[in-house]
Amino acid sequence: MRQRWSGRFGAKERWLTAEPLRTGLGGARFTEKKPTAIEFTYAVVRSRIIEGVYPPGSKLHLETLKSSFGISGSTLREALTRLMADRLVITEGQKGFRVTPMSLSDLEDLTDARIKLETSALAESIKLGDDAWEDNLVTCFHRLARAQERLEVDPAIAFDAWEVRNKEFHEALAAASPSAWLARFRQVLFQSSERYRRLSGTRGPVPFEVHNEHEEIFKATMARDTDKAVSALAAHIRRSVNVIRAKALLPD
Amino acid sequence: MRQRWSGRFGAKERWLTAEPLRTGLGGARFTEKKPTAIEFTYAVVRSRIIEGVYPPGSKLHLETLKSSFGISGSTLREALTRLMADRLVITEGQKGFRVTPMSLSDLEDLTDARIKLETSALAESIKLGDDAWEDNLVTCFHRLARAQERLEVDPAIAFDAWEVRNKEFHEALAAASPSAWLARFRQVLFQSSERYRRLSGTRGPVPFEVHNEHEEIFKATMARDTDKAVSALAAHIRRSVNVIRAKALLPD
DNA sequence: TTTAGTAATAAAAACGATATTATTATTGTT
DNA sequence: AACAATAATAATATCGTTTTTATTACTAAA
Repeated sequence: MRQRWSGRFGAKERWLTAEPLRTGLGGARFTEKKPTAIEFTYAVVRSRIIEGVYPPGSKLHLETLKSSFGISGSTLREALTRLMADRLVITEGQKGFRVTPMSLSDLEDLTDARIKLETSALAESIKLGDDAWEDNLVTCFHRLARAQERLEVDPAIAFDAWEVRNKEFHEALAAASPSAWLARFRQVLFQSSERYRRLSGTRGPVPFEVHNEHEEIFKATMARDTDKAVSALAAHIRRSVNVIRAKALLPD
Repeated sequence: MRQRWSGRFGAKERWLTAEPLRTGLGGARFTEKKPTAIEFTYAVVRSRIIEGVYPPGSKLHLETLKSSFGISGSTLREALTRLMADRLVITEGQKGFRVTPMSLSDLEDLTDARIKLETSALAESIKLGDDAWEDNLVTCFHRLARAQERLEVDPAIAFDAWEVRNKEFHEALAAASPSAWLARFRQVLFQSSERYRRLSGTRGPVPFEVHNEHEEIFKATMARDTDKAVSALAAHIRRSVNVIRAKALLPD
């Protein structure tokens, strides 16, 4: 009998992923399904691209990845094709797959686009957000603040947790915006900008300005002061570009 | 010797596509490459979804499509996966592929998103556009006007040409906006909105308001009157929703 | 020494077949 | 008759291999 996928992963690869593993949760309910090999590979490769394990512009060598993941060509190709939707992978006929390159000009473009969509969503949220939205925002801000504190105690361990809280906070700001299309675009942009952020910060303690900026955005939003909240958010997003430009980490 | 893809298509399927066929152009230059089977299948399925040949929400039955296109499973799956990037196809683990459903609420969301991105790009174009941008816009408007006239003479034949000119005109309006990210999002939105447009118009002569609206947008843009151009464009995009809602063609 | 052409190699794209999962039909039980 | 459990069927996901294309290495002519 031939070996199949289900039996082969596990110990070898599974724990490397940044995604939740969806293993049983105390037998409470079985709503979660086992991911397909494609879904699993997609998730792992995605986080490796974001973390820079597969560097920008580098070739995604099919043979190598195939044996590394222990999967077949078509499965791998489909996982990589899905990453095209996130703009993390590009392809050209008969030339295979590459990690989407990074550049200063792309970062600037990306940042402008993010500012446009995030501020617009925030303004809408302030206008439309109900109590539940507000409650969630309070929760997310509080969690982020706590993650921030822990980061100062032990940067190495707490960094990934902070990243998650940061993402949740920014999602919470926009959450009352009703557009599913724009939410999807924001998600794509956020994911891509995460690649750039990792480039600069590299898992250290987050500079103190960041917390101040978050606090300013949070307070203005709670006070329903749209102009102030929007400009604070825009400044916050824009500042990250300057950090990276200052460090001269990128071509272009 | 086994039959392969290259030999099998051609007469049977190739002419059905809406994409340029990239066959030799008089031997002048050979910059154009033959598309891969995946690229070809992707293009054909995409246009069939937009045209409604594969209806919204319907299942994309792999076996049927495989034999219809004469390609293998993995090739087909990859083509369909690429369509996920365009949000024209959705998938859920172990449940196969479906055409993305359509609904009135989605149309409204889509329309709001389009208005945001298209008007923002137009405003930027008016601010930044150079002579070349202006020239191209004049050309595109003229071609659209000509297509419009021909449409009144022979709707059946001229409709597809009009669609192309319409798309080009709208692209030309936004063309001086520098953001590649937002351009990509606009393209995705335009494509999806095309599905809805086909639903209403159905290849007849385009209502006379449409030409008036185009002319108003064009004139205001050429006069660099941002406010007027933007509001005319917004009204133009929004009107299509009302047409469809009036016809009650959709669920939700 | 470069350049052009050709052979050898490596890699990607595509195929056909198998294993796995979901769905439908069937049967037996209360 | 309705329900649950199971068998049969259909469809999807995955595999291993072959064909096609691109890239590199090599050779010979200018």
